[in-house]
Amino acid sequence: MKSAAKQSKYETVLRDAGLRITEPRRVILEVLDKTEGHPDAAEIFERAVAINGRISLATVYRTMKALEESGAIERHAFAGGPARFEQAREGEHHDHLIDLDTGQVIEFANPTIEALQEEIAAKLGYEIVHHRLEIYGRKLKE
Amino acid sequence: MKSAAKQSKYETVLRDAGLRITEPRRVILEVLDKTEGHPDAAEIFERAVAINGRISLATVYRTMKALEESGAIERHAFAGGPARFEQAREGEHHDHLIDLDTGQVIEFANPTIEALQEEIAAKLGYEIVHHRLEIYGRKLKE
DNA sequence: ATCTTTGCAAACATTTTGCAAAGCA
DNA sequence: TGCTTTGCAAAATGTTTGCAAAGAT
Repeated sequence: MKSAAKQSKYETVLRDAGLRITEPRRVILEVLDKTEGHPDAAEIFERAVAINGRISLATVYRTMKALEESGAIERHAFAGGPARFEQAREGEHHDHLIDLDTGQVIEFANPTIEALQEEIAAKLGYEIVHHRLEIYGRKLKE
Repeated sequence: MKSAAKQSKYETVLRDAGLRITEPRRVILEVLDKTEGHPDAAEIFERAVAINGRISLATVYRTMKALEESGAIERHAFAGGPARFEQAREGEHHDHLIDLDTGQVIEFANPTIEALQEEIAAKLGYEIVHHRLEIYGRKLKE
């Protein structure tokens, strides 16, 4: 046999999302994968350009939208700033605590809160599509 | 005695906020007071102009910022849209359920969730400055 | 061959700002 | 009077879009 082309994990993500496999998209996914935290479009763009100078900011936005629609990434709109993105991790939903002084984003999960939300929504006659819980705070002096 | 000038409740709000009492601000507060729901800056501006045609959008934004800083109003940044405002009501914090089909905003309160958040923040070494919980959902068919 | 995706620049939407004139205390 | 606030227009953000060229299947 001739050999099956090696498929990077980024290609798999794109294929699963029903998107064509292109250089810009592969690079953007690589950036997303290798970036800690919750980068915004400008940060993703900057890193992508460092890998391949031909990528445009518009493509970053278009790719983020496509990946978001396919569920591969999540978009967060934290207060007072550009949208930030992160890779979707299946199952474990989590929320965010944003350090008001540093902008640092800390993730946390709490099943009880999740359950309470379901209850609240049901009581109001709604089914939850998604939700967000953000805590904005300051570090306690120890 | 000469008579104490009658003070509208809007003047009181402004005085408490340490702001000068001006026509534009009085009108904006009146709009906020008389508007149901969570208007955005453009809506507030539109209604304010109907009362006094000389008010500008910039003044709406500046007033909202000042009132927010003084705690008289709250600013919400729901996903994908302009900031929306509402009068602050003391004590009873509440959260929002946003109807994805109609944009309608439903308020709810849940003390248990509030308490859990305090716990989470404390465990992470933070004190909460504010938070937001938004549920985005669709009406269940009955 | 056909449909998708890209880069670029221009368009958009929301919010902020510089400045001189007007308003308030 | 002296500091604050306003309106206006311009600028600043963050994001989207039209279009012709390039790329993927």
